[in-house]
Amino acid sequence: MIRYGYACVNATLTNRPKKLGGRVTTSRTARKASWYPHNLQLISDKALDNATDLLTYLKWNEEHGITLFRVGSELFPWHDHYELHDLPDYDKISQKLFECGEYAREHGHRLTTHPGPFHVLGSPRQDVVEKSIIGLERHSQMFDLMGYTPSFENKINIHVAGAYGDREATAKRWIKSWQRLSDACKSRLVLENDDKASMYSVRHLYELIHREIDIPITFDYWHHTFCTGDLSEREAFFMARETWEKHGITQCTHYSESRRNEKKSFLNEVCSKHGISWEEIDTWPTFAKFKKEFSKIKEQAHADYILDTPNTYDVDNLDIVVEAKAKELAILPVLEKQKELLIL
DNA sequence: CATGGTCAAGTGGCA
DNA sequence: TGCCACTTGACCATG
Repeated sequence: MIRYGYACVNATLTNRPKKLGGRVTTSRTARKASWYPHNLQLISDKALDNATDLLTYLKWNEEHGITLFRVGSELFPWHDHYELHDLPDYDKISQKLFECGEYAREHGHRLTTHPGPFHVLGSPRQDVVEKSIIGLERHSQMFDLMGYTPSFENKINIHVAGAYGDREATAKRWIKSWQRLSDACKSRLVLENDDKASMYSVRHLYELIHREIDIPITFDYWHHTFCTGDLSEREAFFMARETWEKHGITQCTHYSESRRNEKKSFLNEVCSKHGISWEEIDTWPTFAKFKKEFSKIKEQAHADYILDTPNTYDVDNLDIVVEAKAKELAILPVLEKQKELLIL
């Protein structure tokens, strides 16, 4: 089965109008000044609401045939600033999260996470490493609370996130920090290829880290185009695939498309409607403004939607998390297409 | 109640 | 040097 999923936010539910039940989100947070350090109750309230809404998300996903979902990292706001069990409503929150886990298991959903770019196990700065370890452990604890046995099935996916001009030395530091993680966290942590040429391609991750400690590699199709490691997409895909298969876990990949291209096609369309060529555009102040905005978009930025689907190289079992700004709205058409094909 | 400026964390690349 | 991109917008003061 080729399975599509989305990340963290359900655009439909997040913006649900009040008369239809109001907003549903798992990423309520607070400004530091409004709680730190004495108002844990505020954080506890947010976490309980977030956990409650996570269950709503999972039920929505089930109703719409989506069984792959990335849980947001803000479920416990500021989670590296306290112990989870110090939250006043820890019991209620745990209970709710266990309910989420149970629901996901009963319905065959795969839940994953993707901690932010601030988790840098290879940093030369000790304080950065310490904070990273705490953050990763919190993600792992969240899965514990959901009642999951530690497994790469519930991947905690990060990047090496910094090479400091020396991939080998940084990889060694990364592994050293990794060894300090709990067994549960180690059994969940995986690495993803970077989107910069100077950083870690699938091949770099494989040779410098996977060979040493055997953790799976998430293949990101879009990132691969910026950092190939001299591998074709097919080669990188299958190199990463092996790292999952040897653990008996379904390979998980990420897919997204270029925001620049998306905006450019849109602008092109508008121009052609007005009979203006791309070259002429600068003589029209309004369009020139749009063009300028477009040119500021970084090459790596993700598009709102996807127009294509990734090459799955005829494998029959693959998970694909689509990273698109429109979230679940970007994959619903793909699921429709899959359904049609099944009927035919 | 809508809006826009602002907010925690690390790193790299670009104007 | 300061912005943007990466996992994710959401908070909150102001009008």
